[in-house]
Amino acid sequence: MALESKYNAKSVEDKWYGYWMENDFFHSEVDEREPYTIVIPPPNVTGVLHMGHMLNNTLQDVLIRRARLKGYNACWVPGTDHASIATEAKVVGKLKEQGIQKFDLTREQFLEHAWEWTHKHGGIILEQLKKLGASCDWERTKFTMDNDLSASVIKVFVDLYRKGHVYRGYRMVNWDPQAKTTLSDEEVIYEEKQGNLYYLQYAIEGSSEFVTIATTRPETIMGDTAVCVNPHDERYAHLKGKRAIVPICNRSVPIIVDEYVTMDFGTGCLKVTPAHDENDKMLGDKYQLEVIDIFNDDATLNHFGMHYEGKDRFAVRKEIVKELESLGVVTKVEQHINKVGTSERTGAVIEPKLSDQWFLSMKDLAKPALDAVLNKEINLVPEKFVNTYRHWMENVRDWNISRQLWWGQQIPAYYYGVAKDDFVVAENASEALELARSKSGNAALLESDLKQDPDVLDTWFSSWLWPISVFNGILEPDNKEINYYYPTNDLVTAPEILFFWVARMIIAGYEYRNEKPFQNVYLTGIVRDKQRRKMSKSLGNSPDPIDLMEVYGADGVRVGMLLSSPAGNDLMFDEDLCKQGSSFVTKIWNAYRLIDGWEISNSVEVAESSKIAIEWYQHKFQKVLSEIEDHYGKYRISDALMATYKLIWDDFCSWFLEMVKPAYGSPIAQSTYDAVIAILEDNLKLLHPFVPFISEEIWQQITPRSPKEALIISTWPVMTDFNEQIIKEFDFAGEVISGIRAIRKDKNISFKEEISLSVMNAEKASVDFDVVIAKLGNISKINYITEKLDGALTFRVKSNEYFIPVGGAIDVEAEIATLEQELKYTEGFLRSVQIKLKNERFVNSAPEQVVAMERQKEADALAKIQTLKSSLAGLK
RNA sequence: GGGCGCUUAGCUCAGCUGGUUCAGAGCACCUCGUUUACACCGAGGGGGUCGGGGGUUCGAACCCCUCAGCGCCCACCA
Repeated sequence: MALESKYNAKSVEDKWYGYWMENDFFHSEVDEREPYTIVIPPPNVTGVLHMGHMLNNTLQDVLIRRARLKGYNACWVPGTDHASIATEAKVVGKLKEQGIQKFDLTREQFLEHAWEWTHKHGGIILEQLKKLGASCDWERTKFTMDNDLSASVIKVFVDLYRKGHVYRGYRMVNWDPQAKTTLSDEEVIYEEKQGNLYYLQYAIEGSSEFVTIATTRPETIMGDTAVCVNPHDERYAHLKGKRAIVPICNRSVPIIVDEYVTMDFGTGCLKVTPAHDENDKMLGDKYQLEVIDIFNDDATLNHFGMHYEGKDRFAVRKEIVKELESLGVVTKVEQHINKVGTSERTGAVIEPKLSDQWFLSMKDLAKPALDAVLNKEINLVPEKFVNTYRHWMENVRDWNISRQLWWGQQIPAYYYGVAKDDFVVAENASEALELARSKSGNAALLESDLKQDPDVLDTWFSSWLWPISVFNGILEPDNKEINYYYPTNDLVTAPEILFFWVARMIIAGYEYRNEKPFQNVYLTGIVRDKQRRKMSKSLGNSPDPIDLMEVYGADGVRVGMLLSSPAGNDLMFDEDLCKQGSSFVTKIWNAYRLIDGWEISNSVEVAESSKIAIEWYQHKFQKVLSEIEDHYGKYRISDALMATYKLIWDDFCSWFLEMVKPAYGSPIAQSTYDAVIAILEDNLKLLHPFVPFISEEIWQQITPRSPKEALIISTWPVMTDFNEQIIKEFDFAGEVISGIRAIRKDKNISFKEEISLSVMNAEKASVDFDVVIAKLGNISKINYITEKLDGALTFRVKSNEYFIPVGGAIDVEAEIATLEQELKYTEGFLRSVQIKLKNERFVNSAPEQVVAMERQKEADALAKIQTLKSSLAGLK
């Protein structure tokens, strides 16, 4: 049956993905083979596939498919993350549309809604990954709130608490007033915003004097509990020990002195608001200042805000400035750019806020994780991220792990009294009760007397266990799966989450397995558009990967993504690359159509050109294979793809197939055909990680195969030695063919017209490429001559001179001009080489091979000049 | 403010510790071509004083200094 002339990506992709699934090829079980493991960076459970995922997961699939072909027990664990704040925000938003406020619901009711949402939207993204061909072991799909994973999180929390790494502290934290929760430092993004610096006069108590402070946040003045100047600032020396009056609320506050204040910023005089600024808090602690929190949880002002109570902080900023102006205390307003912290998830401006939170002390935990990267037990690719990593780990700060949310693992701390320390930490309520009874000395305590901490844990507090918990390595630390699959091999993720996730996984790995979680971390770039803008939903500049796959096919989009994505460099995505990808797929298809269309015969003799072609291609294939292996070894996936691309397109299609192609209407010898198929099969193996679908399709078209013989589980080509000489000689033959084609083109000689070729004083190559030259140049006969041929067009390759006799007159003038130009160029080249060689210092200090190479160049140039000169002499 | 990185053809990038290739690739571009897989093609071609300046060296895209531009990460200057 004839092949379809047009490749139908859609149906082929669905067919083979289904086939792979049916035959369980993605599934891995512990066995005697060496494992190769990747855990997916779990996307948000309710997320949809974007270009970043597309890049990321294509890379993982390439790695896992190649490992599978190389005979490893390849296991790619998929799953999703509950993304506590992001998901909760979505659920809250959805409820709001229905007119329901979160706090109208009980915790249980809310969680029901959240689970419903999760079940409805969760898994969409995993289905999308299947479209791109991701060969994940779907039977192992995990979710960070699966029972066992949540239990792992709780166990770890309790354990870290008992080891003294987790503590409860009253500290300045990042408050997201929209989500009404704290955030870790990593979840805060600083943005430069144009704001104002307001200069405000505070009266000096018991005098008619004023002192002027500068602030960007006039709305916080009701929280002021001091004014501070630098002790060396002579301007304010006389104010020491006096008090100032805060306008509007007319509070009397002390004027304190501290080195912290910069004299040349603003007025050199600072208002101190310990409740709403970390540095002010530091001053407050140092000088025992009163702490006045003026905000509600949603960043509206509370009763301390007096007549501004209930109004939002930004509205108050505008209004209070007006009031202050009317009081005549605003002396100046200047433009000022300041860094404003915003929430990574909600975008709300962060409010520094003092509160009781749970923290993980990081310093001790971080140490082994830092060393592992510095001594290359774990490789970061590209290496430049090692510096960034070190800097962060050396300055790591304690991690705020509690969130005032409901969606997540509830903190297993149980309060039994009103005092600060009246709590216990335990894995479950009954254990907690026991502990509480003994800690309080009150044996009459009941379970109903215990109140569990309402907060949940930061999402990353579950994801940091991912490489361990997906194999149940926390609850059962000695199970055979974790012992087999862990440590995993490669992690492919975005540099943005190097600290959020990667660093913390390494920390958890050493703490809970005493071993690294992965060998290599491949950090991808950020996908940007042509204008270098980050692709984002809000900009609307991100194409939907699913749409792209509809148009270009999954294979095409995979190639498109990988064509320009060196590790760690941002990727300027351009849809044209997908077009290039799908062209490549079509090219492969057409090459197969050609082969498939040949008539095979047992009685026909093997063409000499085919023998040579097969021998040459085997060497060339090996050479490229060694390059490809080298690229993979360095995680240069796009280079590995490009090497494969050129091997297939140029060497296989343009050269090899043209050489073995039988004459029109003639059959091909059976043995030649078999060799071509063997070569094609090796090509398909190299192609498979990049274009899994079409490679499997052709593999299965070649001959009927049993499931055991599927390409996806076949074997990667074995590297062998290759003969560089043959490859070089073929390149030479290629140049001769190009010379012939150039003359044909120049003189308008149709390719159909057979011509003859003579070569003067040529040395025979070790492989006789003449038949190839004859076939691809449509040459009737190649003559070896010792005298130059008159009435012929000429060209030169190295020092060989070639003649093509043509009917009709030769444009002697043009020939002379060409030759003279070539001569001039070669002489110039010779001169530069000779200057080098005459330089004693060069000859003495340069390595031997370099000098030898220069001498070779000199000899070649001299020979070529000789040839050119004699040709010119003949023409003149 | 501190740290890291980048600047090579129109575009996206290679170019490993200075010397096999008088600077490479893919795409784009130009010319020609319906040769029996493929115009998602074939053949051929143009295009770069390697960001500017200085230095070290027999020799520099590569090392050093400096200037300019860009990007990223970290950081409590109101």
